[in-house]
Formats: sequence, structure tokens, C-alpha cells
Amino acid sequence: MVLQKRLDYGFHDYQVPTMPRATRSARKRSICKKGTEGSQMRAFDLLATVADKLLHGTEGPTTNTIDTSTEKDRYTVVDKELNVDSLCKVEPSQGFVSELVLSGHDKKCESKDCFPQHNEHVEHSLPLASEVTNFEMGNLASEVRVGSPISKESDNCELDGKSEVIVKYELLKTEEVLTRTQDRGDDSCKREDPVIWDQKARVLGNSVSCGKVIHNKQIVQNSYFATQNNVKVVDRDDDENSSGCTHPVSSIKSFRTVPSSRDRRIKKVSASKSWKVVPRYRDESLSKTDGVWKSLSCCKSSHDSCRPQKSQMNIPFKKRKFFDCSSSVSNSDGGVNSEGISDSNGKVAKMDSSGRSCSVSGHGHHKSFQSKDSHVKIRIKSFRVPELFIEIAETATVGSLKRTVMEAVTAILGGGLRVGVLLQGKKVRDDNKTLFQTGISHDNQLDSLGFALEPNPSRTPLVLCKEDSPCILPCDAPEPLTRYSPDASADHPGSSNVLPEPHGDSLGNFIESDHDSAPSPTDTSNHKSTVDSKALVTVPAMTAEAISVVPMHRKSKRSEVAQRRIRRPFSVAEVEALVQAVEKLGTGRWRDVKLRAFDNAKHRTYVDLKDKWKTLVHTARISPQQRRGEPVPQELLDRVLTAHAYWSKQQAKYQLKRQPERFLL
DNA sequence: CTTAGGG
DNA sequence: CCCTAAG
Repeated sequence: MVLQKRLDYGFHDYQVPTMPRATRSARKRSICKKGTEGSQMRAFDLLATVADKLLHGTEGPTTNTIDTSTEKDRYTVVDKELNVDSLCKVEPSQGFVSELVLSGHDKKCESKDCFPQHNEHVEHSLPLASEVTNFEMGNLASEVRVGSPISKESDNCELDGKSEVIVKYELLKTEEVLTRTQDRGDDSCKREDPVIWDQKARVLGNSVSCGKVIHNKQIVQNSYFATQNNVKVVDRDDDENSSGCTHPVSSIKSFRTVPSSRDRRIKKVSASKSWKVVPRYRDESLSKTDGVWKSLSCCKSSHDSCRPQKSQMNIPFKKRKFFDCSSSVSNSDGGVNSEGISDSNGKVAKMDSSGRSCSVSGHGHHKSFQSKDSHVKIRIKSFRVPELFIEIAETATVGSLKRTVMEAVTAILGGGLRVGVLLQGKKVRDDNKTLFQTGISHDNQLDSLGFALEPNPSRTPLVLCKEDSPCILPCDAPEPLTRYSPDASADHPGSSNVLPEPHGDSLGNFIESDHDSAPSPTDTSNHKSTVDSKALVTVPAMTAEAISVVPMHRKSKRSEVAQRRIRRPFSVAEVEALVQAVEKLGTGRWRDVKLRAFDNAKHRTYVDLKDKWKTLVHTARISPQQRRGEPVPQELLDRVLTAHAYWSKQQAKYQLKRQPERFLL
């Protein structure tokens, strides 16, 4: 039996931040590891989170349930436990819920901008929303504040009718898997079991909506991330509790494919409305963000990083890896989020991620952003995961199916993504060019700027990606969807096919930014993203076009294993910074080197620096022909050798000094 | 947590 | 990059 499920995740404002792996992260790391056994969370975690919420509600009942019960059971149990309140409560501050309410109920959006247009979907959903509203209105209202903060910030929330489904996820608990779309009318789905999700994008404006259907099995409407998503969850359990919430980010526990250990539950990840991509790590100023961001990002300060914080939403990520990934995903509802990326120069580009094509009115508004001439503002509405093809035996259990899907998704999202920048349909490969040089400036080209999440070849073994098709969506580009997403739901935005090139190119950096702080002043170019206020940028979808998941077991096993961090070759600028620091500090003080030259580069640990130095020394000693990767200027290599020789000598002297002493003793 | 090295 | 031993 071949099930083809299409998972469209629209993450509006979904980001994959890089989690700083600070110097001190090690400990955390270890902690995390212990805690989680196989979990690998990365971008995916967010999804999981969301899903989790949908399915299970906020937190997690979890442990016990999960641990003891069978998978099936556990799900069931969990489901029962869901309730709107809990969901809502989780992130009251977020306003997601409220939005939902608003959309359904009031229909008004605080920000008018948000809903410039009505969608069909909206109308559709309205009823649902209203239902929900009725039920829980009180609670919700109380809990949540109305209006999404996000919306305030950025106006561009609105999606046009086009934007459709961002997230569609369907699962059935029972043995059968049904694929459905949103019809609620259909009972077929409902009947059996538990969980079916259908999320569709819906335009809610910036906010996310949370809906719950209580009665029969109902439907939870969620719009996560951005804009409009409707999620229906049909829960067989009648309970009172089914609830849906839409958070931009929420946690999903259950999804965990890994049967084993506890699942990670992510308590909350909320969508942050805005986050900065590269704010100084220390600053952490995500002003706009809710607490969410922090949690997602691991912590700005290294201290916090892995450990879950009780107070805020924690994201108990089991693995540090998750953090390690520089990328994290954040959703934003309306896509209101804005992100700023600062490059070494200190420039900051703000990005708003929002659903895909964003052509939104907001853009116009954004112009205001431009005020600072030299900065390019980019808004990314969302990144989507278009399709996922799964093949699984009929005899497989639902649980295995879930795991399989999870794995597939995880492989894609968590396996390593890189961001590709497209300009007028062409992939911009030179990471070293400045935006200006590339033609990405606030006054031009914005319309043709697109971003794509591309599978990182090195990291996605399991996934079969066709190279050629990364899903890319040029922002405004009218192009048709990529082939990958055949169905309408597929994005509206046109996508251009693009390059599939694997790694080397430029994109490698996650938006998150790695801009390493220090190294080169010139780095700015690294972040390719740019946009001006005007244009919305569409986000590209992930391309995992089709993924075949085959043997679950293997994968799962694999997945359980900690993921390896993505490879991030050192740029010349970084090498330069490293060399300079080592010349000054010497070779044995990697922590100091880290602090001195890479303090802002969260993804570079002192161990990484030490390793890099090791390889640099090696590189310097071999013939140029034998060197691979981005060529390092000979001058730097010479300095490496010189410094290495010098410090080796120093060390030797030190040792000699000691030697006599020892003797004496 | 840091270092240092091997893998 | 990861993992580990050692400090």
C-alpha cells in the first residue's frame, strides 16, 4: 500500500534558528542527550511541537502515559487529555488563540491589514471557528489577548486567497490512513479514529487561530504559523477535550517517532512573532518576540540553553543537537515576525517570514522599514514542505506509520537544510557577494528574490531528494508552482525550480545566521536574504519532494542517534579571524579564542576552532593540489604555520622549564 | 567545562 | 564533526 501523504507545512515565520552552541553548551548538551534518546529535533521540532499541541495539548501528560502505554494507547490517552484550555493556556501571551477567536468569532482582526482579503477558506472555516469560539470563547478570551502582536508589527500578514494550505497533515490513528482534505462533512474520516489532521491554510491574518471542535470528534482548526491554516483534527474520542490550538509553534510530543524514550515534549514553542535572526547572540533581543523565541533559540546565553526553563516555554529538546542546529524554525503567525540578521558589519536585515508568497499589502508598508537605506528588508512568509511520499506496508501499524511520517519529516527538516537564495529565478551561489553586488537592494530586485530550503545533501541520507527540484518560490514571481506540488494546495506562489545544488554553494548558511560575528567585516553578504519592504518574499518550500521512506526501523534507529551537526565549512574570513586570534593567544586556549574571535558565532565551538586549526595546519603542510574546499589564501596558511611553529616552541619551552622541576622533585 | 587527540 | 579521556 502506498500512501501518499502530503505534508505541507507552512511555517509562517518558521525559522530554524541556530542555536547557539555556546561554549558552555557542552554540558547542556550532554544533559540533553541523556534526556532524549533518540530525538533529534531541529526545525522539525517545531513541527513536532505544533503537532503535539494539536494532538495532545500542551504539555505533556506524558510521561507516564507514554511510557507505559502502547503507542496506540498513548495517543488515545493523550487525545483525551487535550483540551482547549490547556492549549490556550500554554501560550496565552501569544495571542494565537485569540486570533483564532477573532477570526472565527469576530472576524475582525486587529490589524486590518491582516485580512485584506477574504478567503474562501476563511469563510469556510468561519463556521468552525465560531463553534470553537462558542465553546471556549470565554476561556480563550480570558487567556489570550486579542490581537496578535505580530500583526501590529508587520502588516503583511495577509495572505491572499491564494495562499492556501500551508500545513496539511493527516494521520489516522487507526489502521487506516485516510487522506482527506478538509471537508468536515465527511465522516468517513472521523469514524474511526482518532487522529486525523487536516490542516489547511487559511487566512487568518497574522494570527493563528485555534479552534476546537468539541463534539464529535472534532476538528481543530489550527492555523499555525502564519496565516491561515486550518487544521482539522478529528478525534474520535469524544471527549470534551479535543482542542486545537494554533500556535505558530507549539509542541508536539507525541509525534516523536521514536518509540522509545520519552518523548520530548515541547512545552511551548510559540510562534514568535518576530525574531531576529542574528541578533547578537548576547543581545537576545528579540524584542518582538515572545518568549517563544528564546525557547526556540536555545538560549541566547549559553547558560540557558538546553535546559528547559520552567517559567517560559520550555522546549525540552532532548538533544542538544537541536540546538546546535543553527536553524530553528519559528513560525510566525502572520508572518509578522521580523527577523534581523546582523552581519559582521552590524547591519541588520530584517526579515519577516511569513507564509509563502507574500505579496502582501504589507509590503508597501514595509517600505517604511527601508528607512535605513542600506538595509534590505526581507520578509519570508513561510517555508513549506510540499510533499512527502511514503510507502509503507499495509500490515504496518498506525504507530509505525506515524513514526515513518515523523521520520520522513524529521529527515527533511531536521536533517539539515540550507537556504538558497534565488534572484530572478537564479540561484545566487556566491555567498561572498554583498547583497548590493548581487542586486538585492531595497530598491530593486526585491520582487524577484526568493528563498528556498534545500535539503542538505550531506545530511539527508534517508531522504531521496531529487536534485533538481528544490522548491523555490520566488516571491512575487508569478510562476507556477513547482512541479512538486502539483496540487493546488501547493503553493500558490510560483516556484521556480532551481537548483539543486548541493552543497557547496552559498547558501549554506542558515538564515539564522551564522554570521560569525567576528571574522570578517565583509561578511555581510552571507545572508543573502534581503528584501525590501515592498516585496514579500515567498518562501520556498522544502524540497524534499518526495521522500520515500522505506524501512522504518533503520531509520528510526538512525534517527535516534544524535544527529550530526551540519557541516559548515569555515569561510576565509573565519579562518582569518581564527588565525589572528591564535597568533595572539596561542594554541591551547581555545576557549579564549572562541570568546575573542567567535563569540558571536554560536555554531563554532572551541572544539570546532581547535579542530579547524588542526586541519589548517595540515592544510598548510600539504600541497595546494591536495587541498580541497574553499581555498584558503596562502598568506593565511603561512601565518598558520608560523603561529603554529611559534606556539609549539613556546609550549616546548614551557615543558622544558617544567622538566627540570620535576626532576628536582 | 576545557583540552587534547584520535576517529 | 564527533567522541572521549583527562584535567
